[in-house]
Amino acid sequence: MTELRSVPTLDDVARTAGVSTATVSRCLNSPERVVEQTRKRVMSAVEQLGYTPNFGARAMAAKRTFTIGAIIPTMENAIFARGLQAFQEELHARGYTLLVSSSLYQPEVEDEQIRSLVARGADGLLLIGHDRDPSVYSYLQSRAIPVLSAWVYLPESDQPTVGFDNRQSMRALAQKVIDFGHRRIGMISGVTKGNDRAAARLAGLRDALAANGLDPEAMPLIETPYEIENGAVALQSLMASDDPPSVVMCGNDVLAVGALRGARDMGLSVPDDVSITGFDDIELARIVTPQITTVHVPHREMGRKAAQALIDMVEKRSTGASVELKSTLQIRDSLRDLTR
Amino acid sequence: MTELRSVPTLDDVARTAGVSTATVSRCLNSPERVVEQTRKRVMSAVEQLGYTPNFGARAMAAKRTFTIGAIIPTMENAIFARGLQAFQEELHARGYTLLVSSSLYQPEVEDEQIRSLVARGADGLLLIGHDRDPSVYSYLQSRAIPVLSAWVYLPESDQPTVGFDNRQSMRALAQKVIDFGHRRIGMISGVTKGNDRAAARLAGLRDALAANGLDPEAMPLIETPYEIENGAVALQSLMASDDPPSVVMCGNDVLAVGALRGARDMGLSVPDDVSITGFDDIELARIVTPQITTVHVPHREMGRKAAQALIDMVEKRSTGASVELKSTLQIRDSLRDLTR
DNA sequence: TTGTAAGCGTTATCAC
DNA sequence: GTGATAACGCTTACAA
Repeated sequence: MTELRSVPTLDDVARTAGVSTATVSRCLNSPERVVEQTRKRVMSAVEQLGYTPNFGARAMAAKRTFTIGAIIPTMENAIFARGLQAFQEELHARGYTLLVSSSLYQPEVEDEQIRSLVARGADGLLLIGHDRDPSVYSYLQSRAIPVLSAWVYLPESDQPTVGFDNRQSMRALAQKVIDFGHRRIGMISGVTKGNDRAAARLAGLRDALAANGLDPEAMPLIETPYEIENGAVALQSLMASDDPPSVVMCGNDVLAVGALRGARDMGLSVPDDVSITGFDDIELARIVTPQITTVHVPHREMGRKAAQALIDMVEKRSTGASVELKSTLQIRDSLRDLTR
Repeated sequence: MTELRSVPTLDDVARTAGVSTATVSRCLNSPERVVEQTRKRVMSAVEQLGYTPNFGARAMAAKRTFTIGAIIPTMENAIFARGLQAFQEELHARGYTLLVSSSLYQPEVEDEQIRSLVARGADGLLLIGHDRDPSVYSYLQSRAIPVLSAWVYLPESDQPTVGFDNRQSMRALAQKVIDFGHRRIGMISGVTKGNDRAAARLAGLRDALAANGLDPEAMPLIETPYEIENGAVALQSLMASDDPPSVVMCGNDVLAVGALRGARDMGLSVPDDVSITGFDDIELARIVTPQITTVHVPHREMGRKAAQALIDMVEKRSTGASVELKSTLQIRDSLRDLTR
């Protein structure tokens, strides 16, 4: 039958073990400071009562939660999934718990969630990208909560970052595209407002154009949220021009996969009629046909390193140094080499 | 420069507003019980100090957190993303916050996370599927924490469920496959141990075989974790047989997409050489070529309904009734009709 | 309408 | 090694 006796507390454990609450607390937090025999007695009382420490009370007394908060722009697509998984694994291995929420790419939502995570006692925070209102950083600083920005590498920033150089990476890919003989280049970018990664990728492409004597201003460009459907629509709009591009470079793989479908639906062949490139190298990029040329990002390594760096900050072993990871080009069938 | 005064508390707000802590608390929780003038004074003090209530303290005092916990098997692929997103939106609309963690399909990990969410004061829990150790349910019952199982519909269960009939759904798809003239049917199933959805889908296929005079025992079957790569490997193994199946039915779309790639890598054409079906109807199923025949699951509706049902339980408006949602067949190009 | 004060379940600082 | 006991920040009777 339903036993509905109330939830056991430290007190209950102490009473049934015949010790003080202090001793029970010690058994749980620093067992070595308690004699074997007492510890056994206490532990069996814990077992018997099914005791679980109350998190809120613990946080309040210890001013420490072993909780790390992370806010990612979206969970809907796989962009952050792999990195976050690695982040969480590393945290877990070091005795921390991860709390995740998603901001839907909206700064106000992110703000709210930062406050919520802080109120919940997060010992440290992982944020994606670095471009946000300075008040966010000063708020966190006033509470002495370490923050780490990931998915970007900005050594000159006040805050530590763990990631790669989005601008340089896109520039490298664009250079390859140009080397392959493409001159009419179009871009489908993510929304750059409030998204420094998207902005950096766009800038990187422009860098490459300028460096090769092409006019960055003349490049056909569509900005649209990272959704497959949007990629499809954008591609069709770019290709409807009188002088359509020979290659469409996308701000990420999600848009690229959409662009691929858009081309297919339009009866265009990829890469014969138009080449398509992506960014991120998520699984999707290898699943579609043709496979998508993209920038490979070391997601798992980034997640792991971010966890290490953040914990070091939380545990005051460091004040936060930035870590740079290297991206690499993944040339696949969706990009045609016009030079041969 | 860096202001590092300590975090403001209710006390601070009370002091600067010149009222008692009780009044501040009231302003925050039931503003109508405080006179306009006082409220204004208090709110401006809140603003000025940048006060945020401490969650732990609040939970401890109020025994209520407006937090719902959810544990899903994985975040790595999109199976649960859409439903969870809707779940979270509905919670948010009703003033609740969602805490998510993933169990990696491991019951022990799930156990640990349930306890962690409970310790954090979750007012209610959403779990995926229903098949777990009874001690889990009795633990939750002893603490009077409402649980809801989603992604399944089991009216006869002790616990409320919100979902669809996995077995019947797969049976319906299999019947369609058989109607299309397929007799040599192979299956790539998810791991059925500890996963009632996977087990039900397998059972549904067997039901259909038996109902049509085919031998369920003779069906080539591979069980493997839900990963794209595994689907590819499994398909190649099934197709390497002397008498390969004319259709491979997969436990979900992730496996199906993998199977598709496996076939392609093997030089087989889908659906001419072999048909492939999936389950769930995630975005992926429409992106690959050919598009995958699958069972459409109303993810968003399921998430929304689950949130409503769970909140009703938490707020004691109901003791938990199960809700059935209907799945539908999505016949697409990956399934060949052999009858014409 | 507002204030007082008793918890809520821990941890940590002292003594013993 | 172990036990009192004072925080920790908030909510909520109960009083005023």
